[in-house]
Amino acid sequence: MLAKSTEYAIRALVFIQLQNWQDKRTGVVEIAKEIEAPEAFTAKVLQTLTKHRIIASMKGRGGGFFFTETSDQMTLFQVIQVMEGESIFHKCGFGLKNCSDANPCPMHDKYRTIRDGFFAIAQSETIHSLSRKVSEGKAVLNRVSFLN
Amino acid sequence: MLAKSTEYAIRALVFIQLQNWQDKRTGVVEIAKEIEAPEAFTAKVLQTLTKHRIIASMKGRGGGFFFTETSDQMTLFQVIQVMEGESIFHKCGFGLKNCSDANPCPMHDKYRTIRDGFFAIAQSETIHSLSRKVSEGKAVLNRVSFLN
DNA sequence: TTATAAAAGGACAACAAGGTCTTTATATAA
DNA sequence: TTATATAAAGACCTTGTTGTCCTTTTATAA
Repeated sequence: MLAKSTEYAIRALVFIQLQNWQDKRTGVVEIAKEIEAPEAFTAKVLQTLTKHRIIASMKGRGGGFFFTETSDQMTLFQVIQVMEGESIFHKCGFGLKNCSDANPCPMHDKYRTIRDGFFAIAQSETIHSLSRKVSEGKAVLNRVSFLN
Repeated sequence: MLAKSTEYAIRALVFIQLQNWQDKRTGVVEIAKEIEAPEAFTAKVLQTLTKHRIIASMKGRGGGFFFTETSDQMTLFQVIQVMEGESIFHKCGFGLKNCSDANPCPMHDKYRTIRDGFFAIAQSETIHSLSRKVSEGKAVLNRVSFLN
């Protein structure tokens, strides 16, 4: 469903949020390790997120990535949009160029339900809401839940 | 969601079904044109489908692709499985290796609903059911509905 | 003011998916 | 039995995504 780079982005953002809640600023090395993604590639992903103001960054000693007031409450939709565009929310499941309610492909109705459902998730869930689940021990960010 | 090759496969199969219902056997050239896919690539897709007995084929003059009794009533799931495997129905939306009900990622519950919904469609819809919609004029296979 | 620790940026390598082309095998019709 | 129409097969090319590496910029601490 989502591109790998988008998955990395979301996982990274949740981790950054968790760190921020503990008044920590975190860098690529630590982030990549935590989300189990290649370091250099994670750096690229974070660069993209920073360029699009999903997060902010600081260079130099003690630098790293963090949320600002304006970048707070980012929805999944916004992140997905920045990472891979939003064609995923519009595309016909059958692959037709001009599929619509008026000119439907044979899967149109059922597939639209699924696609719209995914869109609803993307709109309602935020980095905040996901992070909260993790900090409450209701979900995990990587392999295993380390309740500490 | 689905790979392009899978989309081509499903569209091709529906067209083949429609042709079969008219007691016609159809070949790559016509199929590719109808489903608006590159000819050589469509040939590869059909080769895969034939190899996995989703359809049968005949070489030589008057040859082409067609359904047999045993290959009738193919579900979308079976087609998807042959074309791209079924990881799409199991994969975690967050990208976690070990995401499960017991060890859920922060999107687990909601994403699973979507994924399971898609699985239900794939299991319940068949090449038959899709083709019927087209032949009844309720859906189209390509750009526009040509009711003839 | 210099050394160091970080992100930013650019070039490119590896791999997968999508797509093309040419040759071979096989069935049918003339 | 020969010409033709078709699918099968294999080699290859193209593009997009994922991933790496090296250099540059910038902030901080000593």
